[in-house]
Amino acid sequence: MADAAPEISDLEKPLPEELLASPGFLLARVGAGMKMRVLGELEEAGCPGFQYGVLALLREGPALTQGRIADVLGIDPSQLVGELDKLETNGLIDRRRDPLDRRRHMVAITPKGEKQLVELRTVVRRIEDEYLAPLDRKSREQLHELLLHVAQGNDARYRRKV
Amino acid sequence: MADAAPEISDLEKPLPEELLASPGFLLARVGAGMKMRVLGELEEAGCPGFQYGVLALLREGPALTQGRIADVLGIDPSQLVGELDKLETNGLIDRRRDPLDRRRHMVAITPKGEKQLVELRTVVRRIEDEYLAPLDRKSREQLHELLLHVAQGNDARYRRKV
DNA sequence: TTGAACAGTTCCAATATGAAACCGTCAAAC
DNA sequence: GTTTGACGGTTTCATATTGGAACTGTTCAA
Repeated sequence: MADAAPEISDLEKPLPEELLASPGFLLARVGAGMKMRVLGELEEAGCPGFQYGVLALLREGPALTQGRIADVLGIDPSQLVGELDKLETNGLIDRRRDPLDRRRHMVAITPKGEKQLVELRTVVRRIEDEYLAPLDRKSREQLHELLLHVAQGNDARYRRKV
Repeated sequence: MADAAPEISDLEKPLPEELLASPGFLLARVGAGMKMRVLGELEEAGCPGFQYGVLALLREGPALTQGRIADVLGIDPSQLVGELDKLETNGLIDRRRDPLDRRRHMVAITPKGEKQLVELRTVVRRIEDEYLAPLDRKSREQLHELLLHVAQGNDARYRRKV
């Protein structure tokens, strides 16, 4: 709708120059936009929210405790419980008590979970592609590099494995 | 605390490589980090949340209607009401009925509001500097350029005034 | 003059968030 | 061996956010 005239008048009112000139503002807005898109589509793909993060994390190593997962992903432990419940009942993860310390739950990804992860990966990649479409390949790599640099400077969790 | 040994063991467990390799994930996380920091400090500076955005917007032109403000800033009109109330009682904006269309409220920034805006600007700048400290000047400009490009490709509001 | 649409406001219900209490388990001290 | 404090995980609850729906006053077209 409203494909009529390419006027600058109404809907095209731009954001204030001060905000456009602020890298912080852009970072926050663009990041939020990306997040919204990804979360929305993941939801539709049957994997609400950050369960993708959990699977991606578990995929890369042996079983982890819930506390560790919460720490690494930076989410509230009490929030994690419910999500792991869902993942478990869907057979995507395996949660069992650690026999060495029966307080702990060791969480691991299942083969079914790995399959699902492949699914989700393609979804995420597609959205990234769409969202970053304004940039060519080289620019995307640059952006990625810069973001990683900023992230690593502000939070040790972004440092790569040694 | 825990400045003891530079081990990679416990707390330094990094995020999964899959997520670190995803520009979308980094974008979302880094953006959220920046936002949190800025909002937190603005709050402390006595200007809760996005009131800074409202002031910055009003600073750049003559009075706007509330609907326009909500559109440009991308927030819910019903949410805007309360914030404008606060800004008004603090004397930072001037809200009066448009005599030509008495449904509308024309909102403008006051001299006091402009003063406050200068204050807030320095706060925001400081945090941006801190957060982007890992990047040198040239890299920051690059980042800004790239973000703007992405933003403009996804939302017309990011286009600069003509 | 009437009725539909609109700007702004208020109200409310659904949701997300995280803090605090709780349970079973472990480990150190006695 | 028992007790005490800490810890991992879970549950509960109180709180803030959010956006939708209804309401008021106003405009515009029929």
